[in-house]
Amino acid sequence: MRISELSRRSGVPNATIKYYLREGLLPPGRATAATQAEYDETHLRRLRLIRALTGVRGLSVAAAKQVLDAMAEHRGDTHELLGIAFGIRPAGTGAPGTADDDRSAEHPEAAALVDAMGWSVSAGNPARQIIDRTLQTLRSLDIEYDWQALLPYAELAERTARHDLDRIETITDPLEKAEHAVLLTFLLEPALMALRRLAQENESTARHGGDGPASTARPAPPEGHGP
Amino acid sequence: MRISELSRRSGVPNATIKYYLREGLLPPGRATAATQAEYDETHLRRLRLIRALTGVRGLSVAAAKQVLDAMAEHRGDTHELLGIAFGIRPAGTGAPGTADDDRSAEHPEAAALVDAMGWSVSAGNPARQIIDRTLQTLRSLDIEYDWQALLPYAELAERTARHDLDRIETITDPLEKAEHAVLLTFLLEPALMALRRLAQENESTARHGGDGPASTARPAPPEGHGP
DNA sequence: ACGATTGGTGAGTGGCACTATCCAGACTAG
DNA sequence: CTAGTCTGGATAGTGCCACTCACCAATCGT
Repeated sequence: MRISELSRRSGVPNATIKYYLREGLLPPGRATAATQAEYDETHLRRLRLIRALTGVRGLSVAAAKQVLDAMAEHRGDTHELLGIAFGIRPAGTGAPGTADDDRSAEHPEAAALVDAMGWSVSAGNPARQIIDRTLQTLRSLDIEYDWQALLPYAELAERTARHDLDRIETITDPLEKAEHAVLLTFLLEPALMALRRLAQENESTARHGGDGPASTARPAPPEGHGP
Repeated sequence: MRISELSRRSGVPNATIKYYLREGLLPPGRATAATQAEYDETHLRRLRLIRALTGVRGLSVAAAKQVLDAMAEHRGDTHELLGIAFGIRPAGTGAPGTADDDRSAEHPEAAALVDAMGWSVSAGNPARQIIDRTLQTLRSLDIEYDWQALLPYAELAERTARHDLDRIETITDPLEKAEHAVLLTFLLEPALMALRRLAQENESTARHGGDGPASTARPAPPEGHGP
């Protein structure tokens, strides 16, 4: 398969494929001549993976590369692969001014939460930082919130994780298993948040507004900033 | 309070505050003279809100403006406010090439899920689109996944939403209530995903790897693309 | 033989979130 | 009253990202 067919079959423009090749997201094709290379189904699949991670999930191209590289390098090692994948941060997350990149910084609230839940997680997991920073931010906005308020959510997260792992364990092939683990972890995130919003609207309607919800009569559809 | 004090107290650079003023994220101060204006605590608070939404949550400046505007316009109308806020999409979410902006497009899988859960949510809720697109993407990657696989998550989302609403209902002042509703919905999202990851690592360790988790011995801390 | 296509490269584009510079007017210390 | 600093407002510039375009010699299809 040559580049044009790859483009046609994936829906990704020719020039963009070349860009991904340059950035190392897509491995080069098997060169058959000085100006000719052959691509195969693995390239097509990888292209779809890239678009899924950057499109649905909103990862930056660089972050997607890291996930993909980790997947390629640690095929079959589900546990370690997930550990690596957790280290990748989505695009635009994290205040640019706040240089709090120290991995081993103390995150006391996350630690207390982890302890209270009886969880066994590494001190380096960046999720700890996210939790502490979120709590700090909420309190800076005069909202009373501490790690104990997160306990019910942690319990629900635990069940969510059990579902995740249950599903992954149905896969026997270790290579496939590792890949699915990462994809389900990452790609499901927007969907889970979407579910929460649907449930919130439902709950809000049930409790408060018996009349029609606002969303149907919304004036104009606002945009994030995308095309 | 003049602009410099606003800057000092918020930690946001002078020039950035001017930028926010230009973009309409921050309302102009009360002009006392041709080249002098007075800012107050509400400006400071709004500035903190902006940084929370763009920093912790990763919203684009334009999206943050929409949330803030909705909050200012619908103070006290929690239900409608949430409906509006749901329409805002985070930065970088959504494939740039895929022009699927039609609000009322059919999202059959989300509809089936909503139906199965017995939820009452508007057809215009953009969460529907996210769900359908996620499922389509997963299947395009040869992962068997349909709305029924999301049912357990939907149930957990329902409980999450109940926690959310429970908390919000403890607030009596309707103005404060609406604001907290939006903030907890938005700012908590990264933390909830972080909890899921912590729970996943814990569950993965418990089931699979009794040895040390990968995250502690990770070679280099990868970056999204941030600071 | 020859026009179309290919892989590769370098340069350009547009959007975003700032950041820097400038300016006339205003306040402040001496 | 003056010198120096600060202010709000405007314009232009910066850096980064994710592409996108243009070009080239080599190669392919006919």
